[in-house]
Amino acid sequence: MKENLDNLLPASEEGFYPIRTVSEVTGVNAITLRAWERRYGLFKPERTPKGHRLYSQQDILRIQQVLQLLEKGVSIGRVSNALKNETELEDLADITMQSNSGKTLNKNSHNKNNDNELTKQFKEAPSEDQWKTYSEKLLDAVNSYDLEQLERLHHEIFSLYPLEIISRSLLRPVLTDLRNQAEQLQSLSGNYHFYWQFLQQRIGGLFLKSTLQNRGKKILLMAYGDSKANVELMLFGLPLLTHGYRVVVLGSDIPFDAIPMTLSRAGSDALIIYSAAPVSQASPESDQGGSTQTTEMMVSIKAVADSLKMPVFIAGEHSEAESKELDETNLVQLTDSAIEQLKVIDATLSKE
Amino acid sequence: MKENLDNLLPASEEGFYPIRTVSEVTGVNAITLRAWERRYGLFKPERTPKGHRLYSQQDILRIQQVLQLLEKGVSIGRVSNALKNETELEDLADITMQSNSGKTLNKNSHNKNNDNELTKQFKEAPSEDQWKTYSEKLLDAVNSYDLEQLERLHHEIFSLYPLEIISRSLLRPVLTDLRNQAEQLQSLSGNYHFYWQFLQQRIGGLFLKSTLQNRGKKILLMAYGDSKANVELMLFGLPLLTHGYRVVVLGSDIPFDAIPMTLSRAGSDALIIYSAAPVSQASPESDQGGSTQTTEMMVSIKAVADSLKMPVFIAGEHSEAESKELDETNLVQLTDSAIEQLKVIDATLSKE
DNA sequence: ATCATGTTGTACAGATATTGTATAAGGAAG
DNA sequence: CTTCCTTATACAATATCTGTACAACATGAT
Repeated sequence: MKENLDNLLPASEEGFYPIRTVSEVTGVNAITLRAWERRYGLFKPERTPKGHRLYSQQDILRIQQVLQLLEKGVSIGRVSNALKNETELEDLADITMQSNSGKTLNKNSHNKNNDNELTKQFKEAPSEDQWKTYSEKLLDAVNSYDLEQLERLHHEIFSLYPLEIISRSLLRPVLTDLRNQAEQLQSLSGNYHFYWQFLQQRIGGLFLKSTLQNRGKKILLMAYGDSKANVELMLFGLPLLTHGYRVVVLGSDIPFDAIPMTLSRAGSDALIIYSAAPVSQASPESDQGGSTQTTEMMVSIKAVADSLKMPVFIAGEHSEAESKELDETNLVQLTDSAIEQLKVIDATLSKE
Repeated sequence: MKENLDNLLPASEEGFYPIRTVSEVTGVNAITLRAWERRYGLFKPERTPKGHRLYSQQDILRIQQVLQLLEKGVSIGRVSNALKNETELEDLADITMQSNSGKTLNKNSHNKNNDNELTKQFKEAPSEDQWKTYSEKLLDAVNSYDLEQLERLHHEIFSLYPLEIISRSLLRPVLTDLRNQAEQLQSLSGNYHFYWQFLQQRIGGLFLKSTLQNRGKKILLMAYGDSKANVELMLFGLPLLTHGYRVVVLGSDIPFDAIPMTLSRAGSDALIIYSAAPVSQASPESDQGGSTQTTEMMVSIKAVADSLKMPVFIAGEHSEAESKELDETNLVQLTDSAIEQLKVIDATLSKE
C-alpha cells in the first residue's frame, strides 16, 4: 500500500543525482556531505563504477531529515542515533501498513470477520497527542508557505498511518482550523487556500492513481452545497480508496437532473451523496431558505434514489437531521464513522 | 534564410530533421548532440543511405526529456539510466514533461537566438487535424466515463507533445466543448464535471510534483471570478511549470485584502492574476454590474500591484478590455500567447 | 583557570572522471 | 567549390574522489 499510494513523490528510486545537485538542493556543502557520510554514515549513496556518488531521492530526503534535526538543536554526532530510532519507527509502520493493505485485498473479496479486523485496525491507531504535534507542524509549514516541508510532512505521515485515520484525525481538523482562521482574519485566508490547493493536488493525484489501480466496485462520489467541498469530498472518500474501491469524484455542481444519465453512462455500482459541513452556510441570504432548500434537496435525492437501480448512500451533515425520513430501499444513510461507513457499504454492495 | 526555410519545412512534414535543425530547436550544440549519442547512446536517429543523421519527432522529444532531466540536476552521464527508469515506470507520478529547457544550456553555451528558438518550438507543433482525432478520442472516453482510457490517452499525449501545446490546442478546447455541451443539455453536465475532475486530479498532481522539483523562481498564481476556474488556471500555468518555474496555485477565492500578507509570507518572486474566460458570466443577475465589478477589480489589482515590491502580471480575458489603463511600474499585462507570456515573464524576472 | 580532548566544518593536494568543444581528414549535397 | 555532415582523436575546464590537516569551538578533568 505504501508503495502504491505513496510514490507520488519519489520520482526515481535509484540514485541519479550527483553531489553538486544534492548540495544545491539541501544547502549543505559538498565537502560537508562527504564528511557526514564518512564520519557518521548518515547515508550511503550509490556509486558510479568510477566511484562518483549517486544520491537517490530518498537520500536527499534523509539529508533533509538530518537538517531538521540539526535545526532542533540535535548535534550532528547524535543525529545518527536519532535517525536510527525514526527509521525503526518507520519500519514498524511499514509492517502495519502492509497488513492493512492485505486487508484491503480481502475486503472486496470473501471475508467473514470484517468486524474484528476493521475495528482492530482503527483501534490500533498509534495516535495520542501526536496528532497535535503534527497539526502544529502542518500549520507551521502552511504559515510559512513551505511547500517542501508540507510535502515532507505528508510523505512521512502517509507512510506512517492509515489514510482513514489521517483524514479524520489530522487533515480535516487542520483544514477546518485554517478555514476558521481565515474567516476570523481575512488577511490570513491565503493560508487556507494554500493548504486547500495543496490537498487538492496531493490527494487528487492519489485518488486518480488509486482508482486506476483498484479493482473493486465503482463508486461515484458527489457533493452538494459548498462548491469548495471538493477537498472535503475527497477526504471523505479516502477510506473507500484504501479499501479497494474505485472512486470517481464528480464534485459538487452537478444538477440532480443529470444524475440518472450520468450514472447509467458511468456504469457505477453505487452513488454516494455527501453534504459538506454547513460551514459558514455559504450564502447569508436565507436562513430558513437554507433549510427548505435542504429538504427540497432531500426530496430530490429520494426521487433520484428511487429511480436508480443501485444503492445510493448519503453522508455528511444532513444525515442526522432528517435521518428518520430515510427508509427507502436503496437509500442508505451513512454515519459519521469511517468504520461504520465501510461496514455498511461493504455489506450493501456485497448483496448485489 | 530562404534555403533554411525550404529545408526546414519539407523536412518537418516528413517528420525528419537534419542535425542543424535539431540543434537549433533544442538549443544543444550539434557537436554535443553527436557526443551524447556516441557516449551515452541517448538516441539513435535514422541515417540517410550515406550516413547523415535524420532525427524523428520522437528523437527530439527524447532530447527534450534529457534536457528536462539535466535541469533537475541529473548529470548527463546518468541520464541514460534515469530515462530507462522512467519508461519502465508507467507511473502516474512519472509523467515526463518535455519542453525546452534551453535556457539552462543557453547560459552555459553562448546562444543568441532565444527568440527563434521559442518561436520555432511552438511553430513546429506537430499538430494538424491530429488534434481533432485526439479530441474525438477524448470526448469518447469522457462520454463513456472510461477513466482508464482517459488516462491512457493523456499519458500518450503528454509523452508525445509539449505541455504548452497540449494545453492550448487540446485540453482547453475539449473542456470548453464539454462545458458548452453541458450548458445546452443539462443532462450531460456529468460529462463536463467528470473531465473537469479528471484534469484537476491529473494536472494537479503534475503541478505539485513539478513545483517541488523545479528550481526556478516562485510564481503565485491566482484567479478571480469563476470559482470553477481552478483547472483553467492550472492549464494556463502549465507552460510556466515546464520552463522551470515553481508555480503555486492559490485558486480563485482569495480576497484582495489578503494578497499582500500572503505574498510577503510566501516569499514569491511574482504574482500572476488570471481571469478565466467570462464563460456563462457566472451570476446572471447583473450584466452591467459585471462590468463595473470588473473595473473595480482592476482598481483593486492596481492598488495591490502598487503596494507590492514584485512584478504582478495579469492575464486572461480582461487584459484586452482594459489594456490601455495598465502602465504601472510593476503591473505587466500578458498576451494570450504562451510564447509571448514566457518571454515577458522571463524578461521581467531576470531583471530582478 | 588551565590543559587536554573531542567535535565539526572547511581546506588543501594529487589523482581520476566528466563533459563540452576543437581539430583533422574525408565524404556528401547542392 | 563551398558548405555541411561524418568519425575519431584530442584537449581543457571543471567536478569529484580520497586522505590528511587545521582552526574554531565545546566539553571535561585537573
